[in-house]
Amino acid sequence: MEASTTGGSQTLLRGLDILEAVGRGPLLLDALAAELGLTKSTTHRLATTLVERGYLSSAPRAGYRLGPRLLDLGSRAQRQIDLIQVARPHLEALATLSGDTVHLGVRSDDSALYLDKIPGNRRIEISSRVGDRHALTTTGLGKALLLDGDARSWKALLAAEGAKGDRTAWLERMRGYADAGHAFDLEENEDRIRCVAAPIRDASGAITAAISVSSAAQYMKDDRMAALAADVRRTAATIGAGLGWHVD
Amino acid sequence: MEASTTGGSQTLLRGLDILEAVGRGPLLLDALAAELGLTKSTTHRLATTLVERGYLSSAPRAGYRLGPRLLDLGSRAQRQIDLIQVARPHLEALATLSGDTVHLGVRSDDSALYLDKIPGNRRIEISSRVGDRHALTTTGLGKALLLDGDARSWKALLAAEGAKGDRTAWLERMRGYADAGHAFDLEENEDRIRCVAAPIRDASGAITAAISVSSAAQYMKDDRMAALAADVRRTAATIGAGLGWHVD
DNA sequence: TCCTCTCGTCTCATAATATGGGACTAGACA
DNA sequence: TGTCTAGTCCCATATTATGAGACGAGAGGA
Repeated sequence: MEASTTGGSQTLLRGLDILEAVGRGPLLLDALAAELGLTKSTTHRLATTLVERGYLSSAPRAGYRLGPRLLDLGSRAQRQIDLIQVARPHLEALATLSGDTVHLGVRSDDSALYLDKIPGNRRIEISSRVGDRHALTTTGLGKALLLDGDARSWKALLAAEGAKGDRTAWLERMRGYADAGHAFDLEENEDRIRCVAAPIRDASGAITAAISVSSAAQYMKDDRMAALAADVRRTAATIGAGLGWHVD
Repeated sequence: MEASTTGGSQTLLRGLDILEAVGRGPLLLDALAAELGLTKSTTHRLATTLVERGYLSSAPRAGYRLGPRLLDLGSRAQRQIDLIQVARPHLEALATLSGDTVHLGVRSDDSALYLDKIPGNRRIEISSRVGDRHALTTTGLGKALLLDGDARSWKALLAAEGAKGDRTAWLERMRGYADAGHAFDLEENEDRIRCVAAPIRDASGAITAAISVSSAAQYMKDDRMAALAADVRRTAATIGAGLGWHVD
């Protein structure tokens, strides 16, 4: 077995070897086996698995070539990398403009995963960090991620998160947020902390991420939240445009 | 074990499942395991293997995300698909212009692999086909693929292919071809068949493929070959431009 | 038309690897 | 300092992957 620091998975490594060998140029089965030091049947089995999942294509006597799934994953990888890079300058601008803490996050399972954070310039710090997972139904950013959902899925999440408080009022506010294109956290997630958030859409129009501005309640009176909402929606739309989103 | 028509490799399938799950959005280890119905240790082992090879990235508490290797393979996949698509209309035009058979090929191991073929309009057919592998040192297309090599690598190939004939003369002709940017087959590969070929360069300037025009010797007198060489070089350059190549 | 060759497909006894329970470690927070 | 979350690692055992090589398909030459 090939030496590896963690005793990695030999079969998976061989599959990846096949992808990289074919990445250097199309290959027939015997040539691929020879290049990787594998037998023909092992190579055939692994290559067939990769063809079935779309990572390779093959044609009689034309051998193996890279397949469409790699185009898809390549562009998804580009987008995952892009999101943070594209967003960062806009988040910094918004933090400067607002003076408050700005977050970028995505939905991961049934929580909000924080990918980036720009601190504000106030003495009060928001105690979040990159890598945190937070509730969807109580954080502003979490609610922004849910805006394209419907009442049924929202109710399911409320139940799953064991949310306290008046669910009817919560649903009513969510409908308003969905109409407005932004979401608020009115000290629901954390005492004395309020938040304005908006979703980021990708080229297909789907919500792919969200941003938020959080601060102590004393800096987040109702009229300031309304004003900030426009800034946050605009920043989210600018980031979305950088990812290929268009308002039509 | 998951049902599969060919009993595909479960471990490789699980690795691909991980890539696709992460392709839908960054995930922490436990979430990834739960989504795929795997145990934490199995998921960890497979994910670590993918991280080590660059297919995934990970950061403490930020979970797993798609890695740079997928950008690389995604663009290689794009190029492999592009080459045939970009080249086809140009090959057709050249076949119409010349009336002769046109081939597109790449180097695969130590042979020329034919990827596309456009028949000419003459009664005489060239008996090649897509998927064929041919010698590098005797076919025009093969020699075009070698033009950036040096005398030492050419001699090694001559020895490996057990080439007949005057090697000193062959090397002298190759130097001339390298200077001219095209290559000829003067009935070396097949009696009575002559060929004019030129290399296609990619965005990095490297030879990535080659094209050739082949015909019966009676249609390929020395003066016509010289005239055709310009057309073939121009077509190869146009295809290369479509792949991002620039003459600087 | 038949024989030969190349390339890919498939089986299954056996060898070898992958699995997963769960203890452990690191880092962060109250 | 204690608790919690997330990731790391071990190893007895279960399970999968392996690979030798027979076979089939398709193409070309005599």
